[in-house]
Amino acid sequence: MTSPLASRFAPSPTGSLHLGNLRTALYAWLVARRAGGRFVLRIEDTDRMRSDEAKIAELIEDLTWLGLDWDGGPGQDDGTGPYRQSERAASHEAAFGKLLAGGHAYPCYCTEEELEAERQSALRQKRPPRYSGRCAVLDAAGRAAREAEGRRASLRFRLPPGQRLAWDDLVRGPQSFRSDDLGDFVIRRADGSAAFLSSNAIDDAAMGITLVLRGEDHVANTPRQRVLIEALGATPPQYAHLPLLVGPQHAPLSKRDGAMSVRSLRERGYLPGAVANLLLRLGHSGAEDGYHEVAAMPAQFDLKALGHAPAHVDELQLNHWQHEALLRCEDAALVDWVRGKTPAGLELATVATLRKNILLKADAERWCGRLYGSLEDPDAEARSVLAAAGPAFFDALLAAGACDYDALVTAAKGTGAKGKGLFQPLRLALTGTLEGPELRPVLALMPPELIRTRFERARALSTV
RNA sequence: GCUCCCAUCGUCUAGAGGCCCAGGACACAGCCCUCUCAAGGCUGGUACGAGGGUUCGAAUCCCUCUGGGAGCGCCA
Repeated sequence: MTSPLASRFAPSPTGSLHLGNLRTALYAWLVARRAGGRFVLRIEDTDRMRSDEAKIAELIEDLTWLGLDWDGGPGQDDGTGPYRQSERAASHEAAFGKLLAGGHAYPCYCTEEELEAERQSALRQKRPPRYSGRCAVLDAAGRAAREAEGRRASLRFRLPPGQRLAWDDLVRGPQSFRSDDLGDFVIRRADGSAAFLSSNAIDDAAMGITLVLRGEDHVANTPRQRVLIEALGATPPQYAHLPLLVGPQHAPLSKRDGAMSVRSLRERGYLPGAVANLLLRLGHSGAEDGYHEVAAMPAQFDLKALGHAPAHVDELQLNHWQHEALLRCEDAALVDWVRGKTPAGLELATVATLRKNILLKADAERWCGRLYGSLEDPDAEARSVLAAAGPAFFDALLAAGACDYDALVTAAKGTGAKGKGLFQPLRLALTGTLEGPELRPVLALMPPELIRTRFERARALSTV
C-alpha cells in the first residue's frame, strides 16, 4: 500500500535556515502529514561544492527542533535514498545519457565569457537576456572543431520551440510559459557536475515525489523541470509555489537578515511552538484561532488557504505566540535559560516562578540578577515609593525575624501599611522593580541574607 | 530593459456583486478583577492604495497609474 502523496524539503546546506526556508519546510511537512503521505528531506549538497558536515547537522537540528520528522532523509531510510544529492551523481549521469540519446540534450561549447557578452548585448538591445541556442544547431563537424580547440562542453536541454508550457499550480492556479521565452538551459556543467535545475528535478522524479512545495522564486524553473522530467519518460509532480516572506522594511527576507535566522531565534529563547504558530499564519488562513501544538497542526493546514501576496514577518506576533508557548511548555524546557545563574538546585523552581513574567532568555537572565545578584540603581519613581514608605516600614520588616511571605506581610501591616502602600515598597525593596511574579514564590527563592540586605538598602534609600 | 505575480486596520488575514458605513487574531487605549505585571472579562479606535469605467448596486468585475514581490545564470 503506497501513500498517495509524497512531498519533500530540499535545502542546500549553505548558510543557515531563515524563517522563509523553515516555513517552506513546515508547510511541506504539514501537507504530507495531513494526507498521511511521505515526507522526504533531501540535502542538496552538489558534488562540486561538497558541503560541510557542520552545516548539514545544523540544518537537521533546526528542523528537528521545530518538530518535523521525515520518512526518508538523513538517519531515516524509506528506500528512495541516498538523501544527499552529492551521492546521487550516478543517477544524474544516467538521466543525462538518456536525454542525449533521445535528442533532448546537446553539448554547448560557449564559454562563460561568451555567454556573459551575449547577455550584456541582449540587455543593451532591451531584449531579455537568454541563451541564443547557437550550439543547438551544431553538426558533428562543428562539434569536432570546437573540441579540437580544447573547449569543454556543458550539456543543455533542448526546449521544444513554439510551445506553451502549462501546469496547474496548487497555489497560484493555471500557469503558462512560452518555451521560446525560456531558452535552453544547462543541465550539466562543463566540469561534469549536475546543475540545480536538472539534479533537483531528476531527484524528485526518482524519489517518487508527487508534490513540490517551494518558494515562488522557483515558478519559472517549473516549466523547464516539467519538460525535463517528461523527456525522461516520467510524470512530473504537482507544484505549489509559496509567496515569499518579507521583513521589517518590506524588504525580502534574506539570509543576511540575521535576526530572522532560525539560529538566532533559538539563541534568543524563542520556542519551537511559537515559531511554528507564527509560520502557520504567515500567508495562510486555514488555521483556527488560538495556539496549536505542532503535532496538531496538520489538521489546521490547507493548501487552498494560502494567499498570493508576500507576507510580512512581525516580531510582535512572534512574541504573542512565544507568550502562548511559554504558558504551555514544561519548566524543564526552560532551565537552560537560568543554568548557572541561580543557586544550585533552584533552576526549576526559578523557572516555574518566572515563566509567566518573561518572554525570552534575556528576561530570565535579568530576573536571576534581581533574585540572586545585585540591583540596579533605583529610578525617580522607585525612590519616591521607598521614601513614601519611610524607614519605619523597613525597620519593621527587618525586625520580623523570618523571611517568608506571611511573616513579612504581617510585620508590614503592623506599621499601618496596606494595599499598594504595602506591596509596592515591599516588591521594590526586594526586586528593584514594580512589576514581576507574585511575591510569595519570589521570597521563597531568595536567600534570607540577601533579603535582609535588600531591606537594609531600601531603608537607607527611604531616608533620602 | 522584458516577463510574471500581488495590493483590505500598524501586522497576519476573512471577504469569490447586494448578508460589509467590512469580520477575526495580534498590537494599542479605557474599564473590571488583582499586592504589581501577566492571565481572564468587558468596551473602544483604526483598513478596502489612487483614478477611471461596467452595474440598479463593487472591497469584490474591467482599464490605467502607483506601490510591493519574483524571474530573465555553467547560483541554488
